[in-house]
Amino acid sequence: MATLKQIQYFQTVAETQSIRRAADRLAIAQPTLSTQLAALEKSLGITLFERTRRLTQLTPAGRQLLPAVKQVIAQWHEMRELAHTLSDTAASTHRLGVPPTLGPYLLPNIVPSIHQQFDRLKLYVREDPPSQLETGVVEGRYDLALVPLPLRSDNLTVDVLFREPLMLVAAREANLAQNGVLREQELAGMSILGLDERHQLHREVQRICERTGAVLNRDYEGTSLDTLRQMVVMGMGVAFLPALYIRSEIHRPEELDVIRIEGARLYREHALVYRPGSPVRRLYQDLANLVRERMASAFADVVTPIFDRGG
Amino acid sequence: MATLKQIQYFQTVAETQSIRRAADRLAIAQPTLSTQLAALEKSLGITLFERTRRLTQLTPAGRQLLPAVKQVIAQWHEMRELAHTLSDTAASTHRLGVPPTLGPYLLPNIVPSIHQQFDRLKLYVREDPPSQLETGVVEGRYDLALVPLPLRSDNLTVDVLFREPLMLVAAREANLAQNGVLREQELAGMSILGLDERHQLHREVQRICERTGAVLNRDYEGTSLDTLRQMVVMGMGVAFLPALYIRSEIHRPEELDVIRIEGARLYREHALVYRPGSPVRRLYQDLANLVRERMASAFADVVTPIFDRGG
DNA sequence: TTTCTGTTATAGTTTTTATCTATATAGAAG
DNA sequence: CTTCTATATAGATAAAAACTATAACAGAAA
Repeated sequence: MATLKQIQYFQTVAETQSIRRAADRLAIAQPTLSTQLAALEKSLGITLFERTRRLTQLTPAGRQLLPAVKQVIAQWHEMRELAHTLSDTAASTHRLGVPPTLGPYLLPNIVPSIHQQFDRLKLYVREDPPSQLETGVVEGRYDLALVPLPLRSDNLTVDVLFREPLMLVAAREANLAQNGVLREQELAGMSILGLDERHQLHREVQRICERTGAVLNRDYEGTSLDTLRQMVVMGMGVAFLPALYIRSEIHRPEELDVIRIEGARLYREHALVYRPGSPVRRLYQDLANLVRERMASAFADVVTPIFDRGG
Repeated sequence: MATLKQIQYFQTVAETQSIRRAADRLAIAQPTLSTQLAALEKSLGITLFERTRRLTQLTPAGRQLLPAVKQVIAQWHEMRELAHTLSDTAASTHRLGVPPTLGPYLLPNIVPSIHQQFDRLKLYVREDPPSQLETGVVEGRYDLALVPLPLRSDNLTVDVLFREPLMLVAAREANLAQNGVLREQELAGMSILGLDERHQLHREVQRICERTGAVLNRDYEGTSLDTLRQMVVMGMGVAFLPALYIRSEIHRPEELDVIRIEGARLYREHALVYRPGSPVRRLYQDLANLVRERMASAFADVVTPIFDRGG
């Protein structure tokens, strides 16, 4: 069937112009080479060499086949080289899924660290709603994903990363809080703007409202954190926004008040998930740790890394 | 060592996302496939697949290796296709050597016939002095050659093709012959222009001169048949020119007289030579016959085909 | 839970193929 | 004519790829 070995033999004989010398160079016995060469010729239906005692040289057909043979061998070497590069697990491109309410505000802060520690690892990042991320990982469209807890699926490995507070944001002129703090009770009856229900954050805010007695305004819903912020700026109401978003995108204190709610457990938790069977789960654990450490060192005032749960 | 079979297996498993189904499609037993896959992974140092009961999918590294693997297989198929084309012996390119005093005047007349009969055969034609042609064939730089007889080497197969008269050519005004014929004796003492001694024709003319008593003028020698003709036209003397050259290149009777020498055996003989061991000698014999037949049918008045000697 | 089903992995065996050694054969050189 | 050297062939051996049977295991169904 024309094996790689055979065509390598072919090339060597063509180069050395001698079965004997080729056998030496290939470190095999001469009869082996003769036999394999004959087998190759038979399977190709071509006489490749004109054999004489003094020298064994290519036939016209063999001469023309040689470049094609070299191509095959070259491609094969290329493949093996690539395999060698990839044999370092951290040298591949991994498909990372992120939710739209976290990815853009977290990744810019951690990707440089990742490239620093795993210099040949590449991330192919795509945004999707968390539910899509989960099924995406399960079904193999993603290799790993950042998702908010709790998970729907139970057949994924979960490395909990950190806890991110949700802060109440209000227009400056509303003058809602004196010193940036409100007590939980004061939320009761308050009208809260949220994202539309395709976002996970919608349900998180809904849960908070139910617990605190605030009212989720469903007449106007934002389609992204940015539009939600705009709605607040325009005085349409107040909203809960994630701390990393605030840290990343809100730079004009004259526009908005960021208010901490005293006593309330207002936060969401993020995890890194991947299939339990993934042969590179070790790498993903390392990545999870890298994220936690980066959060601890540079964002301790914003988020709370979680080192002990999950994974 | 990563065989072609193995990488084909790899590709099939990647496509079917299942070892079971891939084994079916490849018509091999499933354990065989599992084992070979494991062997491939080991030899590449990469885990290619994430195996679960429900589906077997590529790892990030495997996903990136796949295109390279497909390339190898594609190149391999290309090579086999080329081999199939070449398996028709008459579909290759054969290196034909010709002497400068014959090739340009013979080939235009026979190449069309060759392409007619062997429509996929290609000839790579190069000119060389006959001695170079002979060693060229022996040493494999040529596959076959047209050469004048006699040969120096005795380890070549010789298919004698035809006999080509040498005609005496003189300037018109010299008025050497009444009716285009001279008797051999009349050559005695005549000064003959020839080619320089690197050409085989030099020796042939020299031999004729010795036999007939003509004198070979070595003060001025031509470097090609065309310069020799020019020398004759300019009145520097007379010369022996091959009949095919005359037929091909001399079209102005007002310039030159072409004179046949009565009684003298003034000719040269051409043969097709190739290595006795050539696997396509049968094809070369066919080519030789084709040349003879073409000469017989279209140049019977100029040359004499030789069907029985040699070969 | 337990059982059933479908998938991959492992064990052991058989068959095939690649390789070896020894030798035949034949052209080239002395 | 003999010797040298290269390739081809024969027969034996070792390596591999293939098979069958079965284990292990996860997910679905009972």
